[in-house]
Amino acid sequence: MFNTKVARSEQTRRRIYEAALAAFREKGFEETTMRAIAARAGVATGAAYYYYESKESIVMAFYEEAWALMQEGLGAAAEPGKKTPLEARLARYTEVKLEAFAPNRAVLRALLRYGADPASPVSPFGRETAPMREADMAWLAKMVADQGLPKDLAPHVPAVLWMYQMGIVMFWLIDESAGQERTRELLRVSAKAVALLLQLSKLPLTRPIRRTAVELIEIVRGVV
Amino acid sequence: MFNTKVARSEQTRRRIYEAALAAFREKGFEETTMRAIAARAGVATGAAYYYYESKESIVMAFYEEAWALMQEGLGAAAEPGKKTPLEARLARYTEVKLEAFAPNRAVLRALLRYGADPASPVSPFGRETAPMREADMAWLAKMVADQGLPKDLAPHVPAVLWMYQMGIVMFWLIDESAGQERTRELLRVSAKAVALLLQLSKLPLTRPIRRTAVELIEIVRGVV
DNA sequence: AGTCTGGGCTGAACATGTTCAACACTAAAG
DNA sequence: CTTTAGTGTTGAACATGTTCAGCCCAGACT
Repeated sequence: MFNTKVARSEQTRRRIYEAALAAFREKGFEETTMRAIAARAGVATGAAYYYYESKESIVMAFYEEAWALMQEGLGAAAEPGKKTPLEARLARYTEVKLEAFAPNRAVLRALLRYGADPASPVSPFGRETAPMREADMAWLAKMVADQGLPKDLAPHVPAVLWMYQMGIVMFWLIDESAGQERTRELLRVSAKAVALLLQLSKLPLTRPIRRTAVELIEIVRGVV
Repeated sequence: MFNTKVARSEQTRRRIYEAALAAFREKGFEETTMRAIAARAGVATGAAYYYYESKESIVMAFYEEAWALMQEGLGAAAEPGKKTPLEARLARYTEVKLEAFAPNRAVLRALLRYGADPASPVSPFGRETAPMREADMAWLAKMVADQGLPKDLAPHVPAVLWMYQMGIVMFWLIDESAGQERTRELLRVSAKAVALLLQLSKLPLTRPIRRTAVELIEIVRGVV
């Protein structure tokens, strides 16, 4: 039957995935070999490559799974009714991500390696991750939809906020303070600052500086 | 004689270095093997490891050499007499770096791989690169010494400017526009913006927002 | 039932960064 | 001149990510 075959295959894929994540958590990404992962999953080395392109792509699979699971939380954070101030929504949005990633923080650090190179398939800026990035930006657009932002800035705000929250996540990955306390602090202060800046951008007085900001954003978005 | 021995050793090191850089430029970092480098230098594979810890560390050696050679240029850019506005000094300072790196831009991209992880020996944020970072910050401190910046912000300004120029360099590394035209544009606009912000920071009116900025800077500097 | 087919899986082979025990050679000491 | 010591050099061996030619077998087809 077609079904049992697919089911069996999916079961093997899952066994490899779970074995890999467990090993990564126990020994770290670098220290875990593909042979060890395969052995732990009870398959030959090659089987891991039948299901995953590379060692990094297993981490990527976790990233995608975690990302899918957090969608509900992200939606709730982005649109919690008009009562919640923007600052709180933004902070909450980023917190949802950190909470979802937390159990495998050390594992995700592996992605940091290639994170800076947009050509890499596992870069948050790369083409392969575009769907997730765009969905993220759609949430963020919803988050600021009711803010009455100026016409020239508005189209860029989701991308800017996306970069903001990605920056926080990266900071969190390298933050070695106890319980990543520093990141929480940064999130609290920076979310307030970003929200404030967005409010200020609505004042007619700030138009000249807003023009420069938009210009900078457009240059950066043209490359990244 | 002691001298000839050292000289011969240094000659071998240099041969390996030149062979590696030439190969990197021709075929790229990833595509060049240590065996190819050694062969090109006319030595056995192991010899390369006698002189360099790893493949990346050869790139690091180039980085350090280029950095040493650009010191004069950096000093001139940082302190060109009171006539040159801060904006121009900052842009020139960063340009000096880009010009020095330019012939091996593709080679330096290899450092981007580990650039995000401060634990890596080849990270611009790591302990191994601290001397260069601090010398850089000394130039930048000199650059703004005559600007009369507010007491609370002043101690952080060199570090902020260092991050600024490092950001431009990284942007330049991933910038695929023709001749990295985008980076030039970004440098022009952003240097003006940074200089403007520093001037604005002197206005008593901006004290509250400056407090927030300082708070953010202190959190980030505590981790990075 | 026998045969065929294609996805799932195997494990040896490969490429390459890196290590290391052994060797070579130079220069100082005896 | 011989011995000694230590730097410089070798190349095989190792570890590990990745590839690949082929085997296995469930299920479709005759």
